[in-house]
Amino acid sequence: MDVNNAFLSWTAVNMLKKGYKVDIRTIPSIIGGDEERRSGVVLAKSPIAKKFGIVTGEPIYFARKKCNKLEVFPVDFKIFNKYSNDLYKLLSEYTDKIERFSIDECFLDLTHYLNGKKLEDVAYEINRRVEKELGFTVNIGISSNKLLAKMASDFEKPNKIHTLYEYEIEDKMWPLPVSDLFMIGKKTVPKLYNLRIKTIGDLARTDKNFLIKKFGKFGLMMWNYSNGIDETEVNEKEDNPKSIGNSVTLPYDMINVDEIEKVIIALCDQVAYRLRYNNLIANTVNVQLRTSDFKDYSHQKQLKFATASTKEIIEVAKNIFEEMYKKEPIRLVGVRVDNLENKEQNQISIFSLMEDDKKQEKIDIVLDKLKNKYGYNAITRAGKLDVENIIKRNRYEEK
DNA sequence: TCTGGGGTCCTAGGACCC
DNA sequence: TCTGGGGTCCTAGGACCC
Repeated sequence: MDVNNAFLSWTAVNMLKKGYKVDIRTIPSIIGGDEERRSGVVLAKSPIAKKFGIVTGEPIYFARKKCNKLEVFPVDFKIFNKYSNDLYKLLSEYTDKIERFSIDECFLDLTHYLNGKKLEDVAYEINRRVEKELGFTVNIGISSNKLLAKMASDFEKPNKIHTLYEYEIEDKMWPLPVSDLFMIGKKTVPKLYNLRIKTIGDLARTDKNFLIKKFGKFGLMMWNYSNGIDETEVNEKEDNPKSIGNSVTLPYDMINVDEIEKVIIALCDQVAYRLRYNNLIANTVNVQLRTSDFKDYSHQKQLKFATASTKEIIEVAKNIFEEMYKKEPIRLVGVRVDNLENKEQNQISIFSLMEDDKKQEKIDIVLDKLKNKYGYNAITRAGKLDVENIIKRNRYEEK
């Protein structure tokens, strides 16, 4: 199940509920980032905006050139999370085996949950109920595995239900351009075109071992997907995250080390907070930089002991930054922690805490309590105040 | 012209070990 | 002087997804 134009639909529903007279789904409109903060890209578009050739991911600036009556509405993840949760709750009535694949997509395994009903009828019921009770539309794809169901959900939109059973692969999936296949992105398409592979069918009929030789594991995956093969289960348990990161495009290119480090501190603050919120500790810290000419590079460091301490993560991140920084104008800064483990399962590092670390941990705990109770931005460090306008509104605020 | 931010997974090369 | 084969772990970068 996939929400149609999720961010735009959810914004529309929310605005209507607040008394706004126009349904922004019926006009040329988009959900976009903040152009003043240089994060102005299209995140979702209305069907009419799409007719003007506007595509997700392109700069709003371009989008406006394509349609001068375009209306732009801001991103609000607080709203998106709310509708995503409402939807998940409704879908959970139909099966325990449900996987949240993204903020607007779920896989439902109905194998043992049909209670004598027909699969298509259940899909129809879900579709109707979501529209009636939540106010937005969804596409539903039906099949025997996740890959095929997902491909089916991407067929004609909006508000449609499609099947893609194995016997339908040849008719419904093989004629599609190879770029429509899940996991075939813009770098792979030209490589396949050079091999005269233009449709999903072309890919499916290509020799499997040739693809493996050419593309390795990825080649096997492509071949499997093009033939509708996917053995993965619907994963109903919420996995721990494998990494936690925070990055920000700066309002102007920065070159001053002190200035950039202030941003890094703010990023670490949030990353460490989220680590502790999830009861995790990290073994690796990673710093990412993007230069003004859009070159990305990153450096990482393994820690001696896993940690969730704000102070420790800041220290490591600063070291990494100073080591890698080549005194060039920086557009984006990011901090990410990796190799995460559960705090409880790692007693060693807790016993190995030095007195100073214990003090630091207490500070983190007190700050977390304040943030949990009064919002992430309820308390902040003095050095952060002057870069506050740099850091985006924090999506954890509602907690 | 202007180009987000959150992630996952894979690969190649180098260091180091026996 | 010229030189193995196996393995693990770490790092940097890149592809893809929504």
